[in-house]
Amino acid sequence: MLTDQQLIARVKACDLCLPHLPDGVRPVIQFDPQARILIAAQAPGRRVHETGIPFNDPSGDRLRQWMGITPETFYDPRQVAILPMGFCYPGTGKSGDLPPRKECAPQWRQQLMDRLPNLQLILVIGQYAQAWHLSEKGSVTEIVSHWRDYVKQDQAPAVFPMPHPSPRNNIWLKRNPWFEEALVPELQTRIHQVLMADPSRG
DNA sequence: TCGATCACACCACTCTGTGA
DNA sequence: TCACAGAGTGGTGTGATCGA
Repeated sequence: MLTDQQLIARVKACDLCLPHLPDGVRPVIQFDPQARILIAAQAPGRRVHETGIPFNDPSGDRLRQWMGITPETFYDPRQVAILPMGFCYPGTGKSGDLPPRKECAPQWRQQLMDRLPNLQLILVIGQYAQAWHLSEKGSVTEIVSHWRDYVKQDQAPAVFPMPHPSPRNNIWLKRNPWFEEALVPELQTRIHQVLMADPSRG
């Protein structure tokens, strides 16, 4: 049985997808077993790959705005774990970034999820994360529009299906104004509750 | 300094292959 | 032949870059 540190070390040393990654391997995750909020994202972008800091881009700015938290809280692994579906930057295809590598989730995801016993909130971002976490095959719009079905008061962790916060995704947000009008305020309320309930604060 | 152009990074739709 | 899954492509607004 690996310790948490050993598992993280193995993840960070993983080169499973090396033959398929034009920019090489660089797993970018944020993980601590104490984390109460999980961000299940898609895959790192180019800038994140270069810096090694998750959501260190305009997508991250918007995500933090949606969550209503500061960068300090966002990058505190004891509060927030960040596990994309693919840990490394997959490179670009003919139209935007390639999807996360398939090898990553089966190899690592469940092992890491099993070591997050304190999770109270999961943000499931993008279609690949939604397929894995929610076992749903509908479109992002379809799944996110039923967010109330996943966010149940009496169930922990509460799950918020969300679109990707990339500025390039403004089209979706424009077409679906209910997301920022209804889901985001509820998300902020839940996050506030989770953080205020943290015994390590204060 | 301002306008034009291009790259970016997603979502959604369409096409193609495979299996029943 | 039909249904499903996966791959490929198109559409989109913003921001960065470059030239006038």
